[in-house]
Amino acid sequence: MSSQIGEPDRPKRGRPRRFDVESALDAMTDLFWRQGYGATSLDDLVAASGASRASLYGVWGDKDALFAAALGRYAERFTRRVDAALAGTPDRRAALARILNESADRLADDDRPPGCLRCRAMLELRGRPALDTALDAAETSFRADAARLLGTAPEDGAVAFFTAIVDGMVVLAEAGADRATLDAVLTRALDQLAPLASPAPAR
Amino acid sequence: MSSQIGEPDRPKRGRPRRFDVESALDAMTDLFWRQGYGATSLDDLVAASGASRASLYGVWGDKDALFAAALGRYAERFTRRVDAALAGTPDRRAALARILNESADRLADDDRPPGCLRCRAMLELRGRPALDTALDAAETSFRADAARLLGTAPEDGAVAFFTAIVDGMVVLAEAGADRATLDAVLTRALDQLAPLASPAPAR
DNA sequence: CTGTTTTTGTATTGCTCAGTCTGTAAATCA
DNA sequence: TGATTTACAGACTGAGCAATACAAAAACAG
Repeated sequence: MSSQIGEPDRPKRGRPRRFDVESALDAMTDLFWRQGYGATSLDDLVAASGASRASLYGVWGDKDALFAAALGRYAERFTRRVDAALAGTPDRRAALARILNESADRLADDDRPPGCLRCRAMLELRGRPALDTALDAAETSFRADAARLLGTAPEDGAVAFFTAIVDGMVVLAEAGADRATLDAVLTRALDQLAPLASPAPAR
Repeated sequence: MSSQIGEPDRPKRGRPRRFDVESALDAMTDLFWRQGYGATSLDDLVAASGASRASLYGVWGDKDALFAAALGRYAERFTRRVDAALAGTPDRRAALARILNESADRLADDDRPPGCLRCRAMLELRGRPALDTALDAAETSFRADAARLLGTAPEDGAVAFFTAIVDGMVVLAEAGADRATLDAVLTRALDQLAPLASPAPAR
């Protein structure tokens, strides 16, 4: 939205950047994902991004703005996952199952960052004025994706149920649940949601 | 468990305490519940407990130990809620519905502390060696309560599903969901769980 | 009354952190 | 070439934090 390919707002004069803005944001998103907002210092972000402290402030402003950008990036990734699931399966029911199984795989995979940046942020950062709008945007985006997956409006109760299941699996995984336990949860959730996710052609 | 009524381990000599240990812990539990671990400073705890800084260190040791005690207290409160639900309803199905509705009421009530200390701690503090055992204990206690409610073993998938629903409602509420939305979630959860929670006499 | 024991109040220490400042490097423009 | 513009690198600042130190206060024992 704000940055097109090629970054047209990049100035023509002056010393060029030593780092790539997009991949730096990706790296910092992973770091926030892994450690949370409070436990991630600016020194950590400098080390992960490859950019200097001054550069981070120059591009994003402050730590809050940086986190908001990371949260937006995180939400985009989920949107792309839902796109892929809807495009790669015969109907919504299968797409739903694929998303939930993917999520469980990721939560139980020790190599990937644990947990969920959005959930963690929701519990850690609600009430901070500088971040509330970013949290709202992430939630709206997530609900819209869920609604596309289920074939309902974002306000539908099924979307809330789906959200609760995903977020519940996140906390469960953090509490130590293994893949089989997560499977017990998502199986029951699919029992409940499958009748609603009508097998109409995906988009 | 550790402290009987009357506190028999209280020394006879020396200056008496100016504050009550139990009610101080209650106050600090509420504060941690409201603000989380990281956002609660020792000055906050001093103000909330009525005890001095030195006294808190004298009784509990350090901030980690203090939080562990608060988390234990929090878990005990839930156990008592389950006891009351099982004792005050004709069968497990009704007790289950009562617990979920109570939880939704609390999550949507602006007067009570928001969210859930256990969930928040699980996402914020996993990996801290000094607190991992306290987190495990809280999780075990919660799962045992859920199992009593459902009439199954704590390892049963239904317990995991119940846990995911409760934790999911917590995140949902933090994201801004109203009581009606939470109701849509718990209604579907009860649909799924009611057949399992056999109407056998509650303990 | 004197000594002992425990709690209290407050000052202090040492550390981490977000954000800023200053000088330098690397590019373009004239 | 020299001026201008932008980015880099690292030192610095001021605030907030957990934890400790230490002396005064308040009880009891003899």
